[in-house]
Amino acid sequence: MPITPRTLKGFRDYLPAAAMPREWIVETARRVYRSYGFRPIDTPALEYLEILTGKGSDETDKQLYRFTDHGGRDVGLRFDLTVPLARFVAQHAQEVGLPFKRYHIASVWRGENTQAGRYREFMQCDFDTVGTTALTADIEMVLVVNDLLTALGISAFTIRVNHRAVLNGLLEKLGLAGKSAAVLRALDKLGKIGAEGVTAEMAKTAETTEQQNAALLSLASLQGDNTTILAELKKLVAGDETGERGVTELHELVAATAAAGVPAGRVQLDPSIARGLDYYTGVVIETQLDELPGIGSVASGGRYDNLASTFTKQELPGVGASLGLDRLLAALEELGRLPAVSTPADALICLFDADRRDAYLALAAQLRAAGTGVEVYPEAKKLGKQLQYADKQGFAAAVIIGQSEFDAGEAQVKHLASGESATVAYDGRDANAIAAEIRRAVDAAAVDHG
RNA sequence: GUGGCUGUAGCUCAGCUGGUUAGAGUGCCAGAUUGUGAUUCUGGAUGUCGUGGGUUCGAGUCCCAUCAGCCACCCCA
Repeated sequence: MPITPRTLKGFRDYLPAAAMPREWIVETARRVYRSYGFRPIDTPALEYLEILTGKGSDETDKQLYRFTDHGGRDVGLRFDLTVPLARFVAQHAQEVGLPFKRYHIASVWRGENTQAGRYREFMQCDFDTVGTTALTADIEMVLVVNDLLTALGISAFTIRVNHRAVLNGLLEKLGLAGKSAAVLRALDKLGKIGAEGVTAEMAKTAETTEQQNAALLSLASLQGDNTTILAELKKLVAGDETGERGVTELHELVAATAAAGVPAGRVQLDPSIARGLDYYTGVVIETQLDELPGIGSVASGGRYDNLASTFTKQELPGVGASLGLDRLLAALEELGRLPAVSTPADALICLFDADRRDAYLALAAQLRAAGTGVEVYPEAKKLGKQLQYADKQGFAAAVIIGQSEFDAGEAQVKHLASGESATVAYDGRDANAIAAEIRRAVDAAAVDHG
């Protein structure tokens, strides 16, 4: 009796058509991160349970995949890349040096309930700068997000920025400093449940008074251009040192990103952005696609004061963000913005004559050396079958060389999209003419796909 | 974790109040003088009706459980 092939809830297979755009995004993220000097690291998927639970809330504890390994150790699968980073830095700060800029693209696991775009195994693309409190790093975080989405071919997006110090400053003034987590979590839902919903939740979870609610909502509902919001924020937190510091930093960040060339309007102050996570202490950002606001933030992050307090006495402040790969992928697909890639190679070399196999493989080597990815059909099936395969796999071109071509010292390059064939010279050694013709087919196909 | 909706050929779905050998489109396979695909024509195969129990003379159709997907809450990427 065969075993039914199936996958666990929240875990997925990626077929080539899905894996290719995914890799494209990952490669783009990698390229952008590296262009800022972020360095790659990797850490084990499995950690000692105490590493993962040390800092986590009850919520993350519940979502944790945990078990006892064969040696009787309590272990768990990482549920984000931040905790492993904290452990990593506490363990290796001496070796890597500070400030430490790293990126980490890897899978994480959370045993929570699934939904569209929410899985139990998903990939995070984090980048962080650890070991400095300088606002430069916060500014850079915004620049990286801007560059990354731009590199992915997206132009209509808004990076919403807020500052925890501004929120905390107001909370201090209102005497709610001890209830910040509950209040912020409620405020974060403003866009979703509205002012009344937020009021109700705050009253319930943080026992806020009417005056407190009114003050908090007046802050979170602030709208307008950055200059207007900064002026209003300044008034609201006046007299509170924490809040004033936050406003100053927001002011500097807005100016700096503009100076660095981020288009006007793309960085938008939004006092309602709180981010539910407790550990944020400074700048927080969320990134919204203007054409698809409903999908939520596709890149989020912020500043934290002390990354690794559970692992070391050394204070390790930092700032970083994470790209929501799966969410972004879903969004790009919905917007029809995914590049139409279906095979990583550009052309298929038809294996016309089984006796000439080595000649075809030699041609493939020559084309690869010329920078053209090619696949050689493995067996001498009917030409029609081979072309059918080439078409189905989405190759831009098929290279056909049979007896008559070999005799004439030429090759046929068929453009699969148009059906037209070009005959180019090929003496068995110099494949540059073929490579050039394949390139033409690839370019033509790219134009077709917009 | 709580509540709701859904689950029929590879894919998208039809199958009225339970009744004989479960259908369509698309895809797939084969062929239309054996060196040219995707369009056309002809022919063909395909389903333990998610899985396991139960009710019934009889269940794709009703009940329960389970697995998986979707939606809301929660939380977040």
